[in-house]
Amino acid sequence: MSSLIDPDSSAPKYMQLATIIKQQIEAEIWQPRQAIPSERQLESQYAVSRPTIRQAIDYLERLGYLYREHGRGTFVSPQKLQKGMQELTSFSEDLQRRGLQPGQIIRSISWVTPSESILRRLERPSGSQVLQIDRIRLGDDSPIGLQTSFVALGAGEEITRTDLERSGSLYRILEDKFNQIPTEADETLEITLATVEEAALLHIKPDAPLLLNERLTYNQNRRPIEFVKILYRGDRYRYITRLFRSSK
Amino acid sequence: MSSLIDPDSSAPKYMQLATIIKQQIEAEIWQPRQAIPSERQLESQYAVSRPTIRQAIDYLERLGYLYREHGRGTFVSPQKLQKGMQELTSFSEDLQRRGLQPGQIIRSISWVTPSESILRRLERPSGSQVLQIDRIRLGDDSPIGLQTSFVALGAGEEITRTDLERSGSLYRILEDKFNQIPTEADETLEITLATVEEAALLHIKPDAPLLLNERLTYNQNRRPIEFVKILYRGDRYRYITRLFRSSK
DNA sequence: TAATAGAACTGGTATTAACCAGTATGCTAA
DNA sequence: TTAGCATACTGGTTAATACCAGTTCTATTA
Repeated sequence: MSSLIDPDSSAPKYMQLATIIKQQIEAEIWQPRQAIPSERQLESQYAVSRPTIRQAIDYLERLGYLYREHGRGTFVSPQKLQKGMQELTSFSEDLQRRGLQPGQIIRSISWVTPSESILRRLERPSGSQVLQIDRIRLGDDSPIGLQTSFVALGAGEEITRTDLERSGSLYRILEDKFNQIPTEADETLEITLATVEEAALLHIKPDAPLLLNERLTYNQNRRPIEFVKILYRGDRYRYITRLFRSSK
Repeated sequence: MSSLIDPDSSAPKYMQLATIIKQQIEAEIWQPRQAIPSERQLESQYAVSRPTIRQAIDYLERLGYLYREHGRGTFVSPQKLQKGMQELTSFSEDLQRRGLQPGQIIRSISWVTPSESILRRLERPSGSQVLQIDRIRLGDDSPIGLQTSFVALGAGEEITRTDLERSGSLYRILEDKFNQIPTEADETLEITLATVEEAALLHIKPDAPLLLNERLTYNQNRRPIEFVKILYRGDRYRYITRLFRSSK
């Protein structure tokens, strides 16, 4: 156990150390609320300096794996594992948690000129084109939501149906293919009633209540990259999120 | 302009510096996407070491005021100001944003033994008591939501109607009076239909769609302190949140 | 015996120093 | 003129060191 740190690795030492500690937490080497070794102990154990140790602990504290108490120690967080933004809001993840098999039908992928209000949110000039992706989201092969994404790609960039079918995740494509890393998003949720067309696609009655989820996603430089609208069947979907206090 | 750092202040230098930079951003000294002085420039300008500078910038980056680009500089984030967890999920804030006057009616405050499922979530032993607070939330004096909070207080701790009327915010009371700082929360949102009683309190018809918001809030040591259920009128409320990617 | 002072831990803040790794720019050589 | 490389910026990582500030426990003292 207790892997060591490779000083020649391309990965920063603090990240290597964070990974080691994270693995030990996940392997339940320490119980929740139990103290991990003190910063000075880790310093000699791994032969790295205290600032490096603290950088690793800072990182894991932000991820929610550890919490600190001044004068007492650093402790393993009792929370079940944290999930990142994508996982938490991911359709697939939510469904699997409820024991349903996720799926999707890609209805269309095409370049369009969306409404002015959407272009404004995407910070694109009036009249410009974005990629629109229409999908039906499935749970155990029956429809749960209608998703329409507007993706602000650069000149010459393209996402194909094959890309989407292969990876399944739009975010993964944005990261791998275009180095656009979804970092932050503003979301709203509200109730609307199903139109006749929506009702037909979702196999429900017109005027049945739907959960409308709108999200504007930003990349690592705070430029908007995607605006998405998802209409969920009110009787088959529950939205789950985790909030953090941003101060300190 | 450009206040200086008081080395004798009880506040840490990095926090003083963060405050100064934050004020300059809010005063729009720099435009969005404009670079702030480099870390080395700030070092000589404020006569503090670079690690201290970086601590201040780290902090403001986490709050969303700044973003960094390796090799290029540190830039002012174009986002409208970030709000902390309370503000974001605060009923009052959301309403004011929509031009409505927030208000509340405190229906009852009492010690109760809640259901086993709630006690389990609050990590309290079976049969123990928690403080239940029932409120009606108002917008422009008409009802918008029904809120029921279950607060896990320690022995001898108490929250009175007067406390709540004076401060308005349960979170502020928890912080000021009991040093319980809400730090993280798990939320779910789903659609339900109004019962006869709920409909009467909210001035709507039975079976009208409602947005059910459940939240479990944790303190700085990841102990659950509050479980709250809020039923919102579907036609008068929109839930707003901001998501972050937790990795790196 | 009980209260208290202090030692010995814990994490928190700050400095100095050095080097690595991306990015932009201007000069030089083809 | 232009491709490419050197350079001088930027932030990113790591170290060694010192001292401050809470917490806990023990040994001393009243």
